[in-house]
Amino acid sequence: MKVSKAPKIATSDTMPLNYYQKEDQVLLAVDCIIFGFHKKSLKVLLIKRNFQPEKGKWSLIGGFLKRNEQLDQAAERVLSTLTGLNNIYMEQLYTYSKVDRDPGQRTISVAYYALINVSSYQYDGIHIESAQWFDLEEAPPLIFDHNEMIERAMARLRRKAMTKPIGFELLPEKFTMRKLQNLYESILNKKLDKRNFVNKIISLDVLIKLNEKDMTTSRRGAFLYVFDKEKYEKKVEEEGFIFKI
Amino acid sequence: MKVSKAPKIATSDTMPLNYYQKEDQVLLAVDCIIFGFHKKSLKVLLIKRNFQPEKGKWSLIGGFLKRNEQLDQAAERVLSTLTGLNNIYMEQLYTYSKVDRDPGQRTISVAYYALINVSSYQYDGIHIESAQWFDLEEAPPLIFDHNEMIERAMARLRRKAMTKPIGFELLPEKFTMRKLQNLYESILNKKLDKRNFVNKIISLDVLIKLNEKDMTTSRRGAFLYVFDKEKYEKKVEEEGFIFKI
DNA sequence: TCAAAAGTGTTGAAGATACACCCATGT
DNA sequence: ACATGGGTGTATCTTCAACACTTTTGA
Repeated sequence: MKVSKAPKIATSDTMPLNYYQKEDQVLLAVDCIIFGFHKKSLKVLLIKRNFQPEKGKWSLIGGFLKRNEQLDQAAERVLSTLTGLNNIYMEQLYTYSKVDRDPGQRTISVAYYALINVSSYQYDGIHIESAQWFDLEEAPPLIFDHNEMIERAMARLRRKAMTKPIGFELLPEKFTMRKLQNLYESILNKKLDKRNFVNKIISLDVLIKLNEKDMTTSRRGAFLYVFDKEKYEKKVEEEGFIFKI
Repeated sequence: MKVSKAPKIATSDTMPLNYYQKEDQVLLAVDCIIFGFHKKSLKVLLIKRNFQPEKGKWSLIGGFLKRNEQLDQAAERVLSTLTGLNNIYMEQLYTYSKVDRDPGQRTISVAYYALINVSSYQYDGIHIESAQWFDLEEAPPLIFDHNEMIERAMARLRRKAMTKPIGFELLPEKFTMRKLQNLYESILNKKLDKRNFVNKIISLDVLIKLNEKDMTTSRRGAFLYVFDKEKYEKKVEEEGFIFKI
């Protein structure tokens, strides 16, 4: 390593406004990894391209950033346009910029991931517009660097779900302990001990047990819970509580 | 929430190549948060703008993405141009896209953070080109959203240094236990117990103790250590070892 | 009456934390 | 001889992991 005087060019971003005119412009896209949870497994929503180029291949949903919006808005717009869903948990993931990643034109893509809670209706009904849910292990090869995006999103989801209660975004408002455990088993991709899981969750003290049972999966029925968001946030604020599973 | 058929526009990114021509283009910048460690405290390297707009204000170093490079390369170029340093640990942090973040022109900025180990020479010598090291708590107000970038970088560094041995990037090759502890105290922003720290570090078994002492900080001298990168990587590969401090 | 899922506690091991004194050396 | 930072071990507490049987009820 050596140290040298910095040439003038180092300060090019600090030039007066008109200087910017000389710089290269690029297309900025957003692509969304949409996670859902259905019947004990984590799913990702993909669409099939039915035109050239890459016709017939599967892809994440995406779109281009417009001049008057910021990336979060673009991602929400793209998601809402495809699925009709609003107020979805979304988070920026990573920006992909390989020079030839899109053979059409130099395009940089900012990946977002979204967690949505799919009702059975949505799960079956989503087939409109050649969109389809895939089990994560069974996702097909995708265009460009989209498989890489899913990999990174999955890694992020794993890490994040261990320390922040984002997992609940993937469940309906009321859920059984078993559902919650299934979800975490999907995210972590391993079996958990039922007793240890319940003990841990209960000791976190951020769930409310309802006087209501889900009778669809057993004769005996299983109690339903809801996540107590206010309680969680108060704990974080007052005691620096960290959600840790 | 409602579900509706997706309008045609949802698939705009999958159109044939010439379709892209209609989309808005933007400027893409990279900004680098450069961390260093000197005399028991974490520092960040800033430069002073000496021209309009925002003349006289402090700023991160940055530059624009060129047509034929990817973001990682742009970030390396920017860093190397200012500091003359190469082969530096860098990582993409986040992409900032508020519509008015840069009053000059619509600019999206991808922030990177870098960890460099500053020798005393570099620490004092860096004053060239109006660059200066700041203690993190004493960083001045910066242009645009640069303070926000530093906040996020700091949060990332904290998290990352707890689970990956990236902290070592901030130290010279040979270092004393005390230096390492000081570093972690800076990153975590709290005092650590000397005995517990040493016990933990030693039990990780990824340091090599040298037969060499640093005589600059005490009469007795303190043993020097080096990080054993190969051993660390072998452990990760063979036993799924996770660096955990 | 039985099949199928729900529910429930204890023990041992490992890891984290708290804590205080002697050592080596240059001045 | 003393001042300064270097170096070391143990006891307690908390957290995690392993583990199996009883309950409910519809068919």
